[in-house]
Formats: sequence, C-alpha cells, structure tokens
Amino acid sequence: MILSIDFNSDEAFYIQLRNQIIIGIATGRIREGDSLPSVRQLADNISINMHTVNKAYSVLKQEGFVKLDRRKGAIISLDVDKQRGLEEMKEEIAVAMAKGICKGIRREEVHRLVDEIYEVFANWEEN
Amino acid sequence: MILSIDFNSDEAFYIQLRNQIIIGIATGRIREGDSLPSVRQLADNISINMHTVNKAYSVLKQEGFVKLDRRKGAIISLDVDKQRGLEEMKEEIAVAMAKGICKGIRREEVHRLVDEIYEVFANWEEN
DNA sequence: TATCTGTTATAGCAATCTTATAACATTACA
DNA sequence: TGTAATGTTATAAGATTGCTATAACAGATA
Repeated sequence: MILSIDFNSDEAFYIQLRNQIIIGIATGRIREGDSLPSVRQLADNISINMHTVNKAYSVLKQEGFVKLDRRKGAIISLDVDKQRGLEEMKEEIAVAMAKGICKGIRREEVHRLVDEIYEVFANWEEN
Repeated sequence: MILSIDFNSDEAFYIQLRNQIIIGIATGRIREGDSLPSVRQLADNISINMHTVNKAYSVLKQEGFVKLDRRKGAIISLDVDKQRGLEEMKEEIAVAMAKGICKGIRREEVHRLVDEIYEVFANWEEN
C-alpha cells in the first residue's frame, strides 16, 4: 500500500498516516497479520522524520489497530470492541450531521452517503 | 441557549463554541435571524477571552452559518449550499466510517446510528 | 456625550508538531 | 561472532497554534 504525505495539508503528518492506514485496513489492502514498514524505512520513503512515523504507529496501537513488536515491527492486529466503536463513531459524526442538517441535508441523503462510502471501500480496487 | 466551555477538553475553546452553536441551529434552539451574544458579553459569561469568541464567530461566518453586523452583532444566517454540504460531510465521516468498519460495524448499524442522531436532534427538548 | 458594537494590532506564554541527533537493548543475518 | 536493523527513549530546537492581555479605532445606539 502506498502511504504519502500532503505537505500542504493542515492535518498533522502523523494524523494523515493514521487515517491512510485505517482506510487501508477498511478497504482490505492491509489485513490482520500484515506488517507495516519500519519507522525508519517509512520515514525515509516519504521524507519525514522517524519520530513522526513512530507517533502515528503509537496512536494506531493506542486505538487498537496494530501491535508493536520489536522483532516484526508494527503488525495489524485489530482490537474489536464494537460497542465502544459505535460510541466513538456517534461522537465523531454527530457534529458533521448537525452541520448537514443546517445545510438542508435530509436523513435519506445521509443514508445514501453512507451507502456510497461503503461501496467505495468495498470496491476499492476499482479506483 | 446555554453555551459553555469544558476547560478539561482537548478541543480548542473556539471549536467547542462553534460546535455547540451548529448543534443549536440543527436542533432548532437557535433560528435564522436570531442573534448571538456579543463577543465581549459571551466572553465574560463563560470566562474566556474576547478574541477566542471572536474566532469562533469568524469561523461560523466563514462556514456560512452567521453574518456579522456591527449594529446587530452575530446573526444566524444560513448559506445553504447543499451540494457542497454533501461533499464536506462525505470527507468528514469517511475516516470515522473506515474506523467503524475495522471494528466490525456494519452498514445497517451505521444507518441505525444516523437515525438515532437524527431523532436526538429532532426531539432535543426532551433532553 | 457616553456606551456598546465588531475589528484590528501587538505582545507574551504554553502546548503541539516536526525535526535533529544520539544512545540503548533486542533481534536477524552473514 | 560481528554487523545491521529493529523499537524505544531522551534531549533540544524551531515553527505554528491556541489563548490571553491590553489597547485603540470607527460606527451605531441611547
């Protein structure tokens, strides 16, 4: 999988990496047991500092997406707590939905949007 | 409407205010034409600096939720661009959904979550 | 006139992000 | 065994951001 940094984005580098890796898992491009590049290797590849990559990996570990192993590096290992996942998701999309309501977006349109995103993730290879 | 700051949150004060006001509009507690407290008045009320409130109002103006008038203060005035609203919403919930997929949350469960949030917003007075 | 409004300017402090350099213990490999 | 690569930790420095403080200005209000 290709990881890259948008140096013009206002999102922190480590957040960009975190998001790309999470989307990589969701789209099946990275699977349970796969390993991520070493912090030094990835840092060199995308021309950022080792510690920034390390921070991304630490966040992913903290959030239950990878396990860090001195021998094998960072391995995808999903800590699935569905109930907690639902609660976090609720918080994360609530403000976005409030914004949408103000802009006249209706419930059915949000459902359509959700389906659309699911389709994109499920058929990623087509992109 | 009651605006307040969680001083222990890691969210910036001006973002907290922005979100509360957006949710206030979505839930019908503030309506088109209503005016928000003056920057100095609100700042005094919730014990933060005038400039922080001003920043929240500026962001809301930039995002098309209020118009700032030297005479009347900040007035709710929705700039409804539905197409753009949909695009922004898509970006805002995509990562949250990827995260959810990793945690085993299914499409129908997201739909249920969306409905739940809509219900909460529609029947806010019950809370 | 006196007061309140949004707006702008400048300055300072704390926290965060990113980079840089360095060292350490463990593991992998020739 | 020796060398290289790994994650981990420490320290420091520069840039940016969030927040506060103080001050001033022009326009509106009463």
